Amino acid sequence: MTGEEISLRDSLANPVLSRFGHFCALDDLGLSLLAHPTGEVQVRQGGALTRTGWPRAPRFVLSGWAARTETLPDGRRQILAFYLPGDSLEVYKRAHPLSAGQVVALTPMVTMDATQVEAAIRDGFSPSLACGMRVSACLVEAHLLNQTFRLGRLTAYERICHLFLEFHERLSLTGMVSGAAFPFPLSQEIIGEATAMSTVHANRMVQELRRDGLLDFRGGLAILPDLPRARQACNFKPHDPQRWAQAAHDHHPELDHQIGS
Amino acid sequence: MTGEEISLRDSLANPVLSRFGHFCALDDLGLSLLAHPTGEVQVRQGGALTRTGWPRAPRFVLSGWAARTETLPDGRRQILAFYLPGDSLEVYKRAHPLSAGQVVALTPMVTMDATQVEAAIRDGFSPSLACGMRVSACLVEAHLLNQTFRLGRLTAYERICHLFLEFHERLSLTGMVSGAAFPFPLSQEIIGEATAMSTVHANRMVQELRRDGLLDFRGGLAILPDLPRARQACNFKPHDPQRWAQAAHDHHPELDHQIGS
DNA sequence: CGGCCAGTTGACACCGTTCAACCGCTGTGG
DNA sequence: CCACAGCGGTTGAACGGTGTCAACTGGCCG
Repeated sequence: MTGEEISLRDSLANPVLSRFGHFCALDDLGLSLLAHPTGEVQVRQGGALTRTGWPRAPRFVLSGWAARTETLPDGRRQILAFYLPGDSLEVYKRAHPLSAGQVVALTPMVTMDATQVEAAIRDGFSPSLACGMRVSACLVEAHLLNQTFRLGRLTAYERICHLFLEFHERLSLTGMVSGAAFPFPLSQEIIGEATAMSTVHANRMVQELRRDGLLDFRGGLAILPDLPRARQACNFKPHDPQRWAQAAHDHHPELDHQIGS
Repeated sequence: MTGEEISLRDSLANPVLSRFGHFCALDDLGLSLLAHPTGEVQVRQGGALTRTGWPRAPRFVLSGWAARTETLPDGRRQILAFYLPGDSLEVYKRAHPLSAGQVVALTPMVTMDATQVEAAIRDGFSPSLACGMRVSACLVEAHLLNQTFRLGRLTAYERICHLFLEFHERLSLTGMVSGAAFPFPLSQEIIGEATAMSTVHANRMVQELRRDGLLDFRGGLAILPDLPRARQACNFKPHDPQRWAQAAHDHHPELDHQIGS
């Protein structure tokens, strides 16, 4: 069985494999580690994926959505970041910030163990995994900054539009987007907690976006009928991971065989 | 000359050395690389520290303040993150996100080259530098999440208070805090761009904080007269890097000699 | 049938923006 | 020495985006 066959067969079912395929050309070790998930664990909706002050083993998300949340004593809750299929948790981050909230499952989830992947990167056994992980980390940081930008300088209308464009971009990497549509399992209340507005106002903005033909979601499915117009409406700048990887290689090829912070 | 003598003598003048000293016990190589800055470069106020799409060499900030900013076509500008003395720029992040804005100097700055530090970590020559860099990266991420939390779920009053407590915490690592006071070279306009409010409103909130005896700043100096009360007023959770480093070591000692993403 | 949850709508209050004017200091040039 | 410009900070008034509260709808499921 060739690597390509593995990739073609499993990529639809394995978001991690699909995601890394966008970041690097996987070598045999990388391919076999990602294509055959081990240590699969199911997490029920509302369950915690981290314990504060108690580092867990590194994992990849195979299915389901999670969020890093911070809650105030008076009940205010903010979603700081989302974890979608294909994303990593705690990989090389096990001295994690105690105050950065906790990660909770927003839907039922399945995760896989990433201990061997982390070890293969650390010990230099898979340069391609290392390269992919580095690009992945940059993309994660870009999406963290996206969230800050949204909350800081976009209107409520723009924030929701921008957030859904980010979902679209991230799910595209996992092969979960077909045309303008992708599975979307979250409620408007969650949208409100992520975009820092009340549920009522989130609802009004969603309706407005529907009226403008930029966004629709219902029944677990989201649709972005006009990506270019949506991007323009909220100043969304799409990312191109392949171009990053290439640029990084052109300027600093010595990093290709290493993993960095 | 012993390592301790170097540390004592230079830590006041060298924020990088002081910062790493809080994260790990530096070995000789680490100590000598940090204590004797090379490739110092001055940047004038308003100058750029990154060029979009063109990765630069890794650097540490020796003096001055910078910010990562994102600007919209209509002129709205948001500060996404601050870079203070002791912070690193582009270390292991050279496949950097193209859309994450640009880093500009808010004051005149001096930076030092970090190429050798990065190389020493990559090649495994300085376990303590690697450990320190990993803790540092976690703290950077924590402060990114801090900013998201501020913009999302705090009131204008709380946002400013929270931001100054973060400044205090970060500058404490560099030995630039004396008692309740630390040097603060930014205008209220910059505060507004960081906390997502108009200059006028930033001014009103600062006055209110002054009246409440929580914060004062003028003439390039900021004072937080009552840290505990300020922390309570905005739900600020202080970080303890030493405890992180210890916790990470306790649970995953195998990481101590490596650098991770 | 009845309860529950997500979504929807309307009325009203309030936080924060906007615009405009003014203050006080500093540096500069006549 | 004074005039003046420029910048950061301060103040007031009016506007508007968003939160809050409350009620209601419709679908799903026991």
